[in-house]
Amino acid sequence: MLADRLHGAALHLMRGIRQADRRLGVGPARLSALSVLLSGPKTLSELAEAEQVSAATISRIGAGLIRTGLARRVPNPSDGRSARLEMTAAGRRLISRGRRARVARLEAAVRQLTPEDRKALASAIDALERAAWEVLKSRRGG
Amino acid sequence: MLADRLHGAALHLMRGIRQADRRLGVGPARLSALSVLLSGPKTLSELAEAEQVSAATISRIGAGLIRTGLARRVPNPSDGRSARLEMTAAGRRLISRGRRARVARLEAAVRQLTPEDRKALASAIDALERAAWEVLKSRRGG
DNA sequence: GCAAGATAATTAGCATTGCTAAGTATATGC
DNA sequence: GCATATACTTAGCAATGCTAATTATCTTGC
Repeated sequence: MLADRLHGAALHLMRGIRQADRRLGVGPARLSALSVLLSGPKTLSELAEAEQVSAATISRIGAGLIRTGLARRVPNPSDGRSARLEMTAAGRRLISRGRRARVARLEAAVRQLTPEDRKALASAIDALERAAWEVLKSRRGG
Repeated sequence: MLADRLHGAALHLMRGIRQADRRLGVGPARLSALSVLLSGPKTLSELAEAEQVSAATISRIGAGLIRTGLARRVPNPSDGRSARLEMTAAGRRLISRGRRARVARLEAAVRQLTPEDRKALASAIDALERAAWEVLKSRRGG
């Protein structure tokens, strides 16, 4: 039952958050890929692995990010086949804006909870992150 | 920060789960709408509200469910404009199958956690569900 | 009872996002 | 240096989201 309830809660969370993201004018896939670039430039292969999508899909998402000026292409001197994507200043600004909106919405929601609920959430967040990671990791087997 | 981490965890959870759902051969939107019908027949308007999508989108999702035999149309005697969607036996079987796969994956992930993590998760699940609902509810304002 | 407006759903047209399959360019291994 | 592997791109399909415009039906006001 815990598993089922986790799923439902995650679904609702994402749906509410997606509503906030919509007004950024950038689709969810691009937004998510862009946020991966926060931790530094990444090859398309690395992005595809992080986002768990096919090479074809990440290629198009990358093309979209470049076309809209949110990322740029950086050639790899040691391998002419691959190139890395790097955030532009505009990309960084957009991610900041989106993050502020998301956090504002989530914090407003968390404020509606009782202090006990907040306490329970705070002490479970580490476990929740680890659980989420386990689910993601298990993709190939399950 | 809690807000941000909640978001990241929910994102990873959903991404992992979606991989499991893929092998059902039914897209996520249809799957989610179909699961709403578990609690009984619903008008398209009710479905749109539950799924937080436009009337146009739910109309097409409903058409897909009917075309693939997962739901059927039930006329409303008191209002000729509207009709309700009702799950078929095939729809119910599909949802059961998907749910089993999802739960299996999530339970496998939860088993990887330490007992302390599991305990923390279990005692936070109520709070998490309430938080998710608050986020979803806030859609119009934020 | 009938015209005017509201409401439920559909259709058309567009963009995004996912896939697989096929193609191109570059690296690597024998 | 030729065969194979790897990184990415392109093309084509389906699903999903939107807005705008249409259709059918219901409700209101007279």
